[in-house]
Amino acid sequence: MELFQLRYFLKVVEHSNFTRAAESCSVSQPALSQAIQKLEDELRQPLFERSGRQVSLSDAGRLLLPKAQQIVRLAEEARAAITDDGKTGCLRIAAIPTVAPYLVPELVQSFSQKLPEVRLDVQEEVTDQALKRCRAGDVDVVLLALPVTTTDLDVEPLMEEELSLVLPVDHPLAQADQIRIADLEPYPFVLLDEAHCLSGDILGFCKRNRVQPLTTGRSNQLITVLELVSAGFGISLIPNMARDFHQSPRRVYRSLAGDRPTRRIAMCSNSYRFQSRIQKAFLEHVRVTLLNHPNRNAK
Amino acid sequence: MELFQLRYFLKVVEHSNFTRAAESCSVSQPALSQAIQKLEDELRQPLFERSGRQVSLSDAGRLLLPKAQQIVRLAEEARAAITDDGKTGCLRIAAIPTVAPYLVPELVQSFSQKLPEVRLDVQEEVTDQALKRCRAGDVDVVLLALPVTTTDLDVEPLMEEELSLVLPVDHPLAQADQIRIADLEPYPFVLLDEAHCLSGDILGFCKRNRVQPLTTGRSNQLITVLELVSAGFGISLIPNMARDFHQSPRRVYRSLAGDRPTRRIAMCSNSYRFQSRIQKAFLEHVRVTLLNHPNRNAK
DNA sequence: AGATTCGATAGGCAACGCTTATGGAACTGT
DNA sequence: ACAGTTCCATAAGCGTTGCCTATCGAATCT
Repeated sequence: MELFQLRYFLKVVEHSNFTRAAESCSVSQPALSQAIQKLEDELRQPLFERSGRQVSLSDAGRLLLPKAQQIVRLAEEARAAITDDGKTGCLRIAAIPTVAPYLVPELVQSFSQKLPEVRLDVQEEVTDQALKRCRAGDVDVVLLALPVTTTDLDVEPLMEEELSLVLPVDHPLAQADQIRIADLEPYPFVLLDEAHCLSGDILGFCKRNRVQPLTTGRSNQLITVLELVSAGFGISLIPNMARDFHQSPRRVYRSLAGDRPTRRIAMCSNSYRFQSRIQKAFLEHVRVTLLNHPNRNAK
Repeated sequence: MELFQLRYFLKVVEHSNFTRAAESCSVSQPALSQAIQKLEDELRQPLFERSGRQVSLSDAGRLLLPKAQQIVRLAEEARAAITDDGKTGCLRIAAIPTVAPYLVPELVQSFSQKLPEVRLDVQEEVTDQALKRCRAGDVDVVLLALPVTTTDLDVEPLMEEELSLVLPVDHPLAQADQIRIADLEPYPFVLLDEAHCLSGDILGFCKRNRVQPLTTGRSNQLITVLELVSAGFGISLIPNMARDFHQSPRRVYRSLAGDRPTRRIAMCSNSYRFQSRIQKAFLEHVRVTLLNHPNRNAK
């Protein structure tokens, strides 16, 4: 029994699929199959039941699973604790797409100046994916928008920012004195795909204000939303941090009067796992940076 | 980082010596050195401080030690738990030399009849060695004589047996009506080496009875003691289970009158470690067998 | 039924762990 | 003080084994 076999085993359990487990381990599928087979030979019992295309844990596999998790995790932690000099190493950051381009580059850049030898891996993922990876230990820190419902991760709210209304420059409301959410009911909205929490935030805000918005378009990127708005295709609400990045004479941004829509940005990390000094330094760096962020309403 | 490296690491820590660690791992010394080096490369720090011939743990090594112990142990337990079918496997038994030849063959034989597929490894070791190996998990069950001072092992007393006086057939006391311990004071004793607890038992018994025995010879084996006694070289006290095995017309065995010397046989196992069904079966087998042992005075 | 997915198998290659032989430094003993 | 011993590191060759690509065959999907 060797650690790499247990690592492979865990990935197969995770994916219920040899092929994808192999990908995830960065080895070919036969290599992984062989490793599992050797492990099964050594234990003299199958770890998985291969019925057709279905892969599920056998009794022996179920017995091994918690032990393997513990072993692999301990090994990771041991290495992390020993190699942790606070200066060199790797930090894996995930951020949701509506946050990543507006916050992460600045954070990464300024952090790199402090600790230039740290390798930073940044990846953009929607909330669910990012949290999953954080739980699995594939990612150290996640930047996202609240709410998140998770008990096994540390969630630290960082700032609250307004969502501004964006209108084509020639929109009837563009010059209005005050715009209230109720005034928007006649106008169709352009939103992000459902996978993005921002769409949910916006629809939630509307619902709370008894407004039933029409949705006329969905896209993957905020910039597309904005350009669709500019083209007169609809209106939208977008985070202020994005507004500052996407100025254009073809559209105008307005704060709503009355109850303003906001979203809360938070930082997530796995406090059950070993946290390197680098990770702690980054968490603190995010805190102090976002405390002074221009769009920070409140904590 | 792989399990075999951690296993090697632990052996080096245990022996503070690469060469002996390598022996203990059944690999050549360079192979072990190389494995440790690779581990050190991966962790980017030395695990040992090699100052001259001295090998001691470095800071990083000290950090790794508890984790490595835990990891390797968990892995062993996982394998043991999974492969444990209650019928096949291996059981490692240690017994002290003054018990081994008289109890173990019978126990092993009868146990093998019950569970013929179990491979039994028997080794003879003095108390300290045996307990050390039991603690280290190199041995599953130890048969020995009390007292033992250990907190981290399970000690189960099994039987108490008398030590009989052995005299050359022509000894002045051979025909005495009663022999008391005090009567022995003039006669020199032949004893086992100090490493054997039996010598201590005998000397302790003498001391408790205010008798100061002379020691005239020391040997490694009970049979040598007996033959020396037969040759008129001295007298001795030997366990009854041995007496029954070594009858000879050249010597006589006598029970002492008054306070009889005894020793207590016990069984030791490591209850902090995973115990296989085979091990539990063996423990129970020993219990029921020795309950009916002819030399069993009391529990 | 054809297409697709997915795990197992086969064969070749490269890496790596193991071995023996040897080197060199630090103690040990006379 | 000097030979002997102990002990870890290094070197070089070998064999295992883990990994790869290619392919097969079975199960599922369309």
